[in-house]
Amino acid sequence: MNSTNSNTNNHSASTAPAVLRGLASRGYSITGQRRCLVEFIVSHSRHFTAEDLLNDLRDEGVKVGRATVFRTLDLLERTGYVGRVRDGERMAYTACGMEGHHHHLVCSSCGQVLHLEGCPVAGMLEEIQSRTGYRIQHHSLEVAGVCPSCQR
Amino acid sequence: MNSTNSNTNNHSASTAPAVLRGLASRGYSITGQRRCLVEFIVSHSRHFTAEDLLNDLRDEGVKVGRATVFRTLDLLERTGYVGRVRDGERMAYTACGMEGHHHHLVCSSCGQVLHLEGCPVAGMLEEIQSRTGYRIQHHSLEVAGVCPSCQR
DNA sequence: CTATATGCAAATTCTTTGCAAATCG
DNA sequence: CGATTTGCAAAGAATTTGCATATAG
Repeated sequence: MNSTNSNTNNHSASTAPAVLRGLASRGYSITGQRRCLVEFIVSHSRHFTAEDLLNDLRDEGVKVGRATVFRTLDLLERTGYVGRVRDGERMAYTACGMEGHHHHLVCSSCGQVLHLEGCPVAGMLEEIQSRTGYRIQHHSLEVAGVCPSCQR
Repeated sequence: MNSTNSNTNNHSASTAPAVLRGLASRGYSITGQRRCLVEFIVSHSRHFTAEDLLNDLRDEGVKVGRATVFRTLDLLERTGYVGRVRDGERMAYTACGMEGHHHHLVCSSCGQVLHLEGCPVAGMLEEIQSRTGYRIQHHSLEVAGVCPSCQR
């Protein structure tokens, strides 16, 4: 599924080599499993659970343990390469590029994730901060809908 | 609503009797446990987990089982009286009034929840909808920060 | 060669469920 | 009273951990 939309993209924001380089530069080893996990993650536009990832990798013939999947997802989340999205009952992961702040539009039918560039609430947060006295740290915006192909 | 702030409030948006009436009108029984749970929830401005709720109620001397807490939270979520917020690792609940759509500002230090009235992204969603072809269903915006008293 | 990462299986944590007893209306 | 709700304890998910082995650098 390739979109050529102006300021929306459903490509992963980073390539696998870029993510791997990023991990390496922070001192993490690039193991076979991490390579496979990262390649899988950046090439899939739908969100997934740890279990999905484990099963799909094993179906592809990758030899990997459950603990490694959890540990790697945790690592990738801490380093900012994946984020979590809540889709109804499921708590799933999705690739997030390193290009910083953005939001997600998730198809509630197929799980496709569109990364929305730009932040529509930045201005509002300024205002909230000065009005409430809270020191704003971060925020998340998740939008759920039905993608064009699932509407058919 | 007796909020002293212009468009932010940290009161629960409903009173316990109102919530109980709402449940009754939908055909649910008003049991002692539900009454206590609802009273507790609407009178607390911080978010909480099921476990927190169970422990706090038991500390108060309320006789309630764990299953009832989960079942009641589920009921209140389905009926729109509580919502879930993710605060870092914790997945917590917070009281939500029946006044419909709003967002949360959560203190990452003490868990205090401010309910933000109005929706800063409504316009943007229209635009996304027409540009992407997604049929937007719902969205959630969560803002995390440090409340004034935790800053001290 | 040494530190890091992995796999397994057991341990934890969180949540749900079956069913008899209690309670609401 | 009859239907709904509750509590318990057991079952089920989801995730984490300990430790011996394998691998990256």
